[in-house]
Amino acid sequence: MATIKDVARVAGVSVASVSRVLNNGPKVSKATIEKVTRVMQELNYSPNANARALVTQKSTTLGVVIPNLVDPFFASLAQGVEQVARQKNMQLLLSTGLVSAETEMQAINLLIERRCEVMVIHSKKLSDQALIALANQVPGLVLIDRYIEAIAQRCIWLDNLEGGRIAARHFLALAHKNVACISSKYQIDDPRLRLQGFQSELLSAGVDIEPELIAYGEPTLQGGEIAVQKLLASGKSFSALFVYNDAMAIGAISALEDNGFKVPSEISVLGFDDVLLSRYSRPKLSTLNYPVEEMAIHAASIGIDLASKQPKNTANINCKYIPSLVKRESTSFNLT
Amino acid sequence: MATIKDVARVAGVSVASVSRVLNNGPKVSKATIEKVTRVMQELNYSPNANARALVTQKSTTLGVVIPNLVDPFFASLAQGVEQVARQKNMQLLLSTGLVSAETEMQAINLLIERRCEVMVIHSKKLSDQALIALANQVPGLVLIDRYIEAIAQRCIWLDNLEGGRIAARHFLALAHKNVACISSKYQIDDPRLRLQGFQSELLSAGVDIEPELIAYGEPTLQGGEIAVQKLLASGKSFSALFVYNDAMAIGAISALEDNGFKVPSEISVLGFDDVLLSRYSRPKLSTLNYPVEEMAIHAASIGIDLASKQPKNTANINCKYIPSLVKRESTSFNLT
DNA sequence: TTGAAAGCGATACCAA
DNA sequence: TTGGTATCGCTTTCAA
Repeated sequence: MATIKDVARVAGVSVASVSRVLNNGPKVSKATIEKVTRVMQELNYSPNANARALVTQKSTTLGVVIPNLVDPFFASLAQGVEQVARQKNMQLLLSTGLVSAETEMQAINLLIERRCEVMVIHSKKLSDQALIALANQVPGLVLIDRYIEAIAQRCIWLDNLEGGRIAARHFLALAHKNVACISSKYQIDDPRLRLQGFQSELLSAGVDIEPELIAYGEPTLQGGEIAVQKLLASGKSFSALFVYNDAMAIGAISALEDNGFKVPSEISVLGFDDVLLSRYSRPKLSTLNYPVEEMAIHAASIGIDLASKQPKNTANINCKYIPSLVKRESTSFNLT
Repeated sequence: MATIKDVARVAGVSVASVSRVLNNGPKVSKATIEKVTRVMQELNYSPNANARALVTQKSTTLGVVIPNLVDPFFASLAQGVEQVARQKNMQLLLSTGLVSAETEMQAINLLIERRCEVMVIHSKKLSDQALIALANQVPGLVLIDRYIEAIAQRCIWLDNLEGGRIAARHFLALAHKNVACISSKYQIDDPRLRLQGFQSELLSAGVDIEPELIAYGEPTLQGGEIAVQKLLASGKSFSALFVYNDAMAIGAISALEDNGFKVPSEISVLGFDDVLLSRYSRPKLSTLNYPVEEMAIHAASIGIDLASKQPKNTANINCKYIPSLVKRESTSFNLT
């Protein structure tokens, strides 16, 4: 592959001149520009981004660390970041398949080795402490879907507690008293807070959830199916079901109908996230909107700003998002 | 950020020695290893991947070019590649948002600038000619979901024509004679071949599709909804509908039911791709399985092999995949 | 407006 | 087993 030296030699100029036309540098004669440009095409020259990154000490790479791509929630997240990357002429370096604190750390370390200056991280396994250390090391690191007090201005997060409360209020408004819940088996903040907000708001209205009516499962379609089976196996009846996320909710509805329960006439089901799919499931899923793509765009923008020499937004940026209720068909007034 | 020189200086050894312990090089004393390792931790040293790539002339990057991430089909594709990347200790460089031949070319050029040696490309806009030129330039470039004769051994593709035939045979076996079809408005090979195989197989059984019963739309959930409306607006009736992909099919079902048609008792709907979602839609979607993740893994593996010094599989690798019918609930015997 | 040369951070060859 | 050093491809002063 042709190098800058080849171009310089063939064009009969110095590498400095080639570099100048490459970077639209100042003070290059039109003649040189034309000559060099022609030779670059002749030789099919492509500048080496690694060499460039090395000498300029800056990467045009935007790192993203997420658990997987198959979950549409994370796909939207990645898509949001990609959008910003494209706009800023940067490229996405993507890591998925994270299962433990070690793999998360490893993924981030690889980004650091690449000297990636801005990164959008979705980490659930790493400790606050580890993340804080990382954030101090990498100015352009932004956490999404996680809140850590010490680096609050680097966290873009959703108020899950309030989300749970909103769900509870919705059920109360629909006169539901026998309420069940499906949460994630991974007891990280999100499911915990959603459940906590949900329970506390119900409780303050005098509604209690029986322990047998809280099931845990893998946060996937299949996980939702299995969790519903556990709920049904308890023998307790319920008229409303709040589910950790849309995927589980749709799995849950699927299993409920397979067991002869009508949604929403017999059981109302409320999801969380508002992934595209929820608009097209049958019945259309009532859910809480999680503006993840918008948040991802926000996160990437902040990261880029923070990584630049003079960051503008140091303080008082609003990093907290509140989910909003999207009422569709899977929830209805309790007639029992 | 600490460099190899800093480590060498503090540890009181040469950079060569540091490099050796970094790469588990041969002939390093245990004492040196320990000393250097300790200093590396002290200084929080992280080797610069760009410098490494420059001097070794090889990147540990696996490039992926796809239209978007939100479509679960492409998400699965990316996930498959990522899986191989992880296993081979490589990282994903991802480009999405492709809308034209220019943007596709640009995305690939950026990968070339990064000296990315293996790339899995999903291109629909670039010409055969352009892709062939690129393939000759980049030994590790593999095309997925596209077939080009001249570089057949670099293409991993699905037999869409046969897919269309399988769909037709399924409808014929279910005694459907009034058949409609929704295709993609982007008349690239995939929809064209699917439709062609579908029509020709029906025709050879004496079944013709009325022109008004072929609609085109955006290959998305919304696109499917809108296309169905066009079909219904034609006033012609039909008992079976073959749809370009699952997303459109689910949108189509949604719109059919909104218009009072029962699926499958009144209208059978058959999708294409078998994305995860199709198992959880209501009714569960009958579709044709497109083993995209498996194909992506295959593509990435071939790319890595091709990019290596002595590729093993030069010829007679099977690059053609055949879709298989997955009968679920959205298709049934015609009783009209 | 142009060129010479230093240097970015690593690897790897050749001597010692 | 170690160290010195040329080198990868480029950018960026500093002089000319």
